[in-house]
Amino acid sequence: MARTKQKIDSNPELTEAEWAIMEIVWQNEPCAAGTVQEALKKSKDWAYSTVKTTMDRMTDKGLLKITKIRNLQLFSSRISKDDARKCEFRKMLKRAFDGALTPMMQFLVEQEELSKNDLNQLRQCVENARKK
Amino acid sequence: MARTKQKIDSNPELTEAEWAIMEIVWQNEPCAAGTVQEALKKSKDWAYSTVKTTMDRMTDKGLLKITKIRNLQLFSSRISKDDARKCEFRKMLKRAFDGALTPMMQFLVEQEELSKNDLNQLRQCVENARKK
DNA sequence: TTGACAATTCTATATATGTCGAATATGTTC
DNA sequence: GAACATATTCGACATATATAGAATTGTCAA
Repeated sequence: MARTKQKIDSNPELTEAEWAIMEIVWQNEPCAAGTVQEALKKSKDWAYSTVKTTMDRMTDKGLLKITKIRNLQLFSSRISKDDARKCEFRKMLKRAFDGALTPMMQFLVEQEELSKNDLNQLRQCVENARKK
Repeated sequence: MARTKQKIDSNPELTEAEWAIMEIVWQNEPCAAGTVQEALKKSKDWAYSTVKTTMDRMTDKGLLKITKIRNLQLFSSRISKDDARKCEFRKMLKRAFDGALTPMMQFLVEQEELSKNDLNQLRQCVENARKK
């Protein structure tokens, strides 16, 4: 299949596997598929071809791009981690909280078991933001 | 396919379609597939059989349960909205923020996803929680 | 009791994803 | 240049999801 260039997607939904791969790419780009496979050895027991196929598909989707050096393909990201994070966060917010932040916060405080430490950090975070 | 009873899953990952259906069920349970389909008319243009097939699968997965009255099946939820929310939130946190709350908050604040109003509400939330 | 109607069951297609082996091509080293 | 190590390409299969038409069955009212 041709690795046709896609337009950049600023709203990139990533699957579980794609997240795992992107993390490595963000840390090491540009990097080869073999590098990614090795880096994932402990957490994911994927064959080289599994990783490569997935990365090729990600290239098709516009998540990665390829630069060739001789017969070696080096992959780099076409989306930023911040964009991926934003997208993931928004998806969660939309699905589970009708897109509204406040209910999510309420829920967090009420339902999630926040440690004292979490709460302190949260408070600090908020205070900092308010001072801007 | 038999609608075999599944054990209750307290960590229920929902797809987009499943979220849409669950929302209606939570609001109307116990309710028939037709009711769900009609309630979703505006937002999703799904045929009755689409909704029904999906709900049957959800029953297989243990997300819904069926009570039969004569030849009418009434669906109810087997998972709470809070559990679904928690799961969705945790999934996002795990994927995008390595499971840690503080970086997520940091991100939120930095990306200016928060309005002044959001910040105020959040501060109140945190204060309340700290007083407990 | 016989239609009409509604609900259920069954079957089927398309697409995305996870998974990987085998065949092939390329580069490296003696 | 022959042998070896990598890397790439290609094709394949399984499963999950989205989607919905067709066939069947059950219920009720005339």
